[in-house]
Order: sequence, then structure tokens, then C-alpha cells
Amino acid sequence: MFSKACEYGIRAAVYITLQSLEGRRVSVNEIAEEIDSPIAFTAKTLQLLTRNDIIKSVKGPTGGFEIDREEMNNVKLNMIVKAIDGDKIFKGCGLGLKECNANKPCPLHDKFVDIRTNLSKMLGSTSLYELAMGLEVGLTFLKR
Amino acid sequence: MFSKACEYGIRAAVYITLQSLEGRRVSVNEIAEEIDSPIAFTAKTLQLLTRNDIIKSVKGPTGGFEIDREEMNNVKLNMIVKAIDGDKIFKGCGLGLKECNANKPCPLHDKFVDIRTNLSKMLGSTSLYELAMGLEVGLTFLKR
DNA sequence: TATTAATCGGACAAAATTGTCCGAAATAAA
DNA sequence: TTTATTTCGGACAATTTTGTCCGATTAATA
Ligand code: FES
Ligand code: FES
Repeated sequence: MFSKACEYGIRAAVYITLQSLEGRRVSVNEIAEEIDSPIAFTAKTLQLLTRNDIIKSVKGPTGGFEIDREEMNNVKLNMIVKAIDGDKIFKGCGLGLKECNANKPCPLHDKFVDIRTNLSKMLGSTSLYELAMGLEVGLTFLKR
Repeated sequence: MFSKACEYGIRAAVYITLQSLEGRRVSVNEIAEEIDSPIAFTAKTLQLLTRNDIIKSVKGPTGGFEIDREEMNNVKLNMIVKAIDGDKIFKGCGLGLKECNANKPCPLHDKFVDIRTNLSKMLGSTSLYELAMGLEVGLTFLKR
């Protein structure tokens, strides 16, 4: 469904959100440890999120990643997915035709668009804050 | 969503179904031409479907691929996807945890399972015959 | 029987994704 | 000002996915 980079990116963003709620800025090392992901590779995807203004980074000692209290609510998962994986999953054809086009649809088009629309709505309406809340109360987990 | 191999596999299977309805057995060359896919790579994928008893192959002159009139209705897309991509898409965690587990769920679990279930139902209820019918009446297409 | 046309299967090659390493730049604190 | 700690960015490496090639096998037909 999502690329590894995107999976790490979402998990990392949720962890950053959780810690930002406590006012803590977190380093790549801590993040990778807490979400069980390869450090350097995770760093790369966090840079992507930073360049897309989804999270904020601060260099130097006491530096790290954080996200504004307000932004937690504004940032929805579709922004993260789009920043990392592009919009193939939002616009692409399920059977791999060059583009999804209702005027010359593939055999699966109608049924696929249905699923894709639901996925799109779900990702577009799920905020980092919402996901971090489940974590905070110990209902959900970022690693196992 | 699906791998390239899987996309080619489904498109090929639908084309084979369409031609089998006319009593025509088709070669890999014709299939690859009609669905606009790499020949040798498509051949590999068709071997997979053959080994999984999803389509039938006949060697030698006048040989090729076909599917029984009855099987067209029995073969659902989930069988093809499972044969080629395995069951990662049916059982995997959306955020990449080792396994999807409701007892120790990732933050996206509930919402993701929802989507995944819909996808699963859709693939499990869509037959090759059904998809071939859209093609036959010129409503859908396998290449552009 | 010989020829021909098709799938099968394994080895190989190319490209994309995933992952690592290291020096540069920034900045807080001694 | 120096040192230490962090992200940044580019080069590189490993792995997986995608794609190619070719000889072996099968079977129809001349
Ligand atoms: S054309 Fe294939 S999903 Fe729309
Ligand atoms: S645990 Fe992540 S989707 Fe179920």
C-alpha cells in the first residue's frame, strides 16, 4: 500500500506529535529507536517532511524535530503520503494503465475508484493529533 | 497498490477470459500486445497463474492460454492477487508493523482495517467473467 | 519422422527502492 | 572561541522488483 519510507514517515510524525504535546523536541536517533526503523533512512524521510513544511527541524545541540500545537490538527495523513509517495495512490489506475481516466476506463475502474475514494477521504480527514491521542492513552503502538 | 506483475496478471487474465468466451486460445505474444506489457515478464506471471490453477496453458503449436467457461465465474480477483503478491495487502499493517494485530494495534489500525476490508470484499466478489463483459461491449479497455 | 510453434524454467540484467556512511553546516553551551 | 551535538545533503551499497534472453520441453502437422 504505502512505501517503507512512507510507513516510517507516518510513524515518525505521530511520535513527534506525541512528544511535541509534552513540549519535547526529539532527535532522529530517539525517533528511530521508538518506532523501530533504520536511523539514516528515517532521517532522509524526515528531511522530506521538513522541506514540505509538515514538521519543523532545528539544528545543533538541543535541536531535533517538532510540530506546532496548531499544525497537529491541520496536518492530515494525505499530506504526508503525498510528500513521500506522490499522488500515484490518489490518482493512479488500479490495473496500471498510464492514467486513471473515466472516459476510457480499465475493467476495474468503477470498483477501484470506490475504494480509492474511501482511502482518500480517510487519509484526508485523519490528523496527526488524532493519531497521537490513541498513543498517549496507551491504546495504540508504534512498534512491537 | 498492486505490483506491476499483479497488474499485468489481472489484465492478462481478463483478456484470456474475453478470448476464451469466443473459444480462442491465446499466446503470450498476443496477450502482451493486447494489454501493452513486456512479453517475457508477462509470461512469467502467467506461469504463476497456471501453477495456481487459475488459468490453463497448452504447449506446442496451437497452444496458449485459456480458461474454462465455468472457471471464469469462480475465479475472483483476490485469487489472482494472492497468487502473485501474496497476502500482504489482505493481512499486512498499514503502517508497516510486523503484523496487523488488533490486540496491539498501530494508530491507524481501525481506519485502515475498514478500507482493507472493503478492498478485500471487492476483490473477493469480482470475477474474471464480470470484468470481461465490460470489455466485450466496449465499455472498458485493457490498454491506452 | 522432421519441422515448427508454443510454454517452461533458469540465469542474467536493469531499474527502483531501501538502507548506510560521512563530511558540511548550524547552533547551544562550556 | 572552542567544543559538542544536531540536522542536512550527497555519494554509495544492498536488496527487491522489474524486465530480458535462451535453451529445454511439449505437441501439432506436414
Ligand atoms: S482507469 Fe483503471 S482505475 Fe480508473
Ligand atoms: S496494526 Fe496497523 S493496520 Fe492493524
